[in-house]
Amino acid sequence: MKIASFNINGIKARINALPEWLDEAQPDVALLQEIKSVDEAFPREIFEDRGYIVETHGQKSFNGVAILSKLPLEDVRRGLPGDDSDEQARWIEATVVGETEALRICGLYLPNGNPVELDDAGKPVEGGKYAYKLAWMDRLQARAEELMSDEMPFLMAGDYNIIAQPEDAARPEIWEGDAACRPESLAAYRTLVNLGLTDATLARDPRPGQYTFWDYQAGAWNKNNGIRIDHFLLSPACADMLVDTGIDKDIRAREKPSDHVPIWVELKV
DNA sequence: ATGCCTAATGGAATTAGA
Repeated sequence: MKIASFNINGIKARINALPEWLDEAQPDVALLQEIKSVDEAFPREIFEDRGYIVETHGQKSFNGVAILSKLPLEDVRRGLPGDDSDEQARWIEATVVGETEALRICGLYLPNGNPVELDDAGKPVEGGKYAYKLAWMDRLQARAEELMSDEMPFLMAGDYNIIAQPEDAARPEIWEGDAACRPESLAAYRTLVNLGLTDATLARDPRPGQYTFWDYQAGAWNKNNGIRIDHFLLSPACADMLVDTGIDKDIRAREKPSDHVPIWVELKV
């Protein structure tokens, strides 16, 4: 089973590039982030015509996540638990039913968190974007702990907006102090991984320089000034199924690309 | 120079992204 994750940066803007990549890569499941669309406006037919089930969790203008699946989905849940007042559409999960086994798949768009606002004591300012990021990560931790205690293998994939190590940035010095790699962000990410999750990309290939994002500005792609912020985290049982991983970076050079590229895992399910 | 591009909204200039 091939499962991909792709921050498309707007479904309307990617209306050609996304189907083109799908036809080539042929993932069984694609987790999409930043669809930037309400559910009613999402162009489902384009994907249904290709044999995908379409489940969206959208909102107007920003954020929004979706699952495309050629395999049956059960128990679709929208929204990260833990804060009923949170309006932002950044989390969707479902059970994908394989031939022999079922797998819980979670698609996420973790808040960016910039600008980092701290008070005089160095605490994130309440109501600020950085505080929201850290609070969201606390809720992510809680959901991951719940999934860990269930017996079903699971994975959580998407745009984490976390640069987990200096090797994941072409120029780490640029990102010093950024919400993607501040100590609080990294501590929260480590706590999550330390539940026993496996970073699939690193597990298969620990070499530095495997980027998933290149800014539109200042010729970042041409200079290969990238960062790795899109991740697949696998539960122990899911990690046992890992066969292969990849980053489809070539599509970043095409017409009207997203600033992210797809990443994927092949699982023996 | 926290904004060198891009996207969404709404029909200009602002907000957001990372």
